[in-house]
Amino acid sequence: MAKCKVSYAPSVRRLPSYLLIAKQSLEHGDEYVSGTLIAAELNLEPIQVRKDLSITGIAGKPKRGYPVAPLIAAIESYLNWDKRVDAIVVGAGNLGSALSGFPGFRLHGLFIVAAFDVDTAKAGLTIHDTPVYPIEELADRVSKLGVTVAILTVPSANAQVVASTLASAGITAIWNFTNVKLKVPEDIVVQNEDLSSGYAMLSMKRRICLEPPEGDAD
Amino acid sequence: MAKCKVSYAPSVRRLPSYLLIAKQSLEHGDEYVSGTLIAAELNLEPIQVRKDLSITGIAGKPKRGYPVAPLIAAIESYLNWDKRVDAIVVGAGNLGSALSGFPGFRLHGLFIVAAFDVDTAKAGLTIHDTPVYPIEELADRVSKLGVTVAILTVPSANAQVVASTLASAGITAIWNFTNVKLKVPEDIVVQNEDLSSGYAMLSMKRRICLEPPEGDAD
DNA sequence: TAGATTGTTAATCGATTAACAATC
DNA sequence: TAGATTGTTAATCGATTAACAATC
Repeated sequence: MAKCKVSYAPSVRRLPSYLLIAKQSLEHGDEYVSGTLIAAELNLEPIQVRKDLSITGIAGKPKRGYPVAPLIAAIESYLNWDKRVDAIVVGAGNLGSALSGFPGFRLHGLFIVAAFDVDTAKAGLTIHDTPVYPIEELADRVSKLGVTVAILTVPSANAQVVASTLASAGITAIWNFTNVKLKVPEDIVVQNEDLSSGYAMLSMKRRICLEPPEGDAD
Repeated sequence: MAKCKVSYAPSVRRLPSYLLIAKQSLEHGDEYVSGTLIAAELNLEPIQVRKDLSITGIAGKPKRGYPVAPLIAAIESYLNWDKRVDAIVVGAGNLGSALSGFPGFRLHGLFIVAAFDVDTAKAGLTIHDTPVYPIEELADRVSKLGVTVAILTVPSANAQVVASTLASAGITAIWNFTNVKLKVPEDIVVQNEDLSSGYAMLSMKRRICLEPPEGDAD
């Protein structure tokens, strides 16, 4: 994978939640939303919200906060979420289906235009308005559709093989929901979505943050 | 939520991938696995792997590495993954189904013992060997089963209401797959699994790490 | 023995937080 | 005006990385 670091990664990860609140403010008819309010909503420090937002270039007004519409525009522009991006889902199991139908993606400009599965019985089906094709057609359809983003939700055992297929098919970005560390060419970016990491954090929070109740045997 | 910080959070998040490699080494019949090898496998620096592993208390042998079986035991013990933990899934849609059937969880001691859904048509069904019940039965069944962990995969609109129900039902840990910042009592821990954060990172990597090919219009 | 690897201590780097002037 | 909020600069904190002695 491309050796390349995203600057301000922690801030980037928090921007989507700021965006959500800004959109709620818009919905609510507010003209401004303050960093203080966003922070309160998210249990963060106001200074952190301001620092984070500063990377998008948005300018706030003392006493009022940030103008809602420009704030939304600034975050979406910074994340490139103001341009439509087409993607395919590879592995049309439950997780693939869930992601295909996830309503939030379209709001971020992400359109799932096709799904692929080894199970030929699934070919011809439609999941959440997305057509499912046999995986043999992947290369052809990817080049025809001009898609460059793939969401990988196949079983771990097949992850590397499929990733290599994706690479030769012209995919340049893989959102990897498997626990396999993919070996891909230098000119492809991979974002690993590691469920185990999240579960490790939950486990530690349980251990550390919860007073052990007497007779904790579960 | 409980105001409480997990120490060495970045290290904790990496431990599961070390565990996976250790298990593969075990499978492979190796007696030792070195930090150097683990690092190479994961594209990390060896020093980082050693630092991370040190928090589990495992002791390595110069020239050999870490003894595989004790390494696995040390990580699992540190994460509390060596004891069975029962959990429920709330929201038996595609994502809930996917998580219910995720094979990795059992390996980490996590057993999904019941699922709940507002859709009464789903009651009586079984998803991946997990029985589905109407959500009205949640409180009763949770107390009867003695479960304290819940995986929340309901639509955003219902997330807060359901979280409150979980809190009063005796759930003390919520793995939250919605994008709602839940307001729960002090004695409950929440782990947010934020898909948007991951997508923000993928978007930034695309922007920054990929040379913009001429005519990038997708 | 020679050399690879661990584990510790120190240095660097980056992220978070604090302080505070500017401003609407 | 008074006061809340922004935005900048500096200080703190924690994570990563470097250096290197210990050791098998």
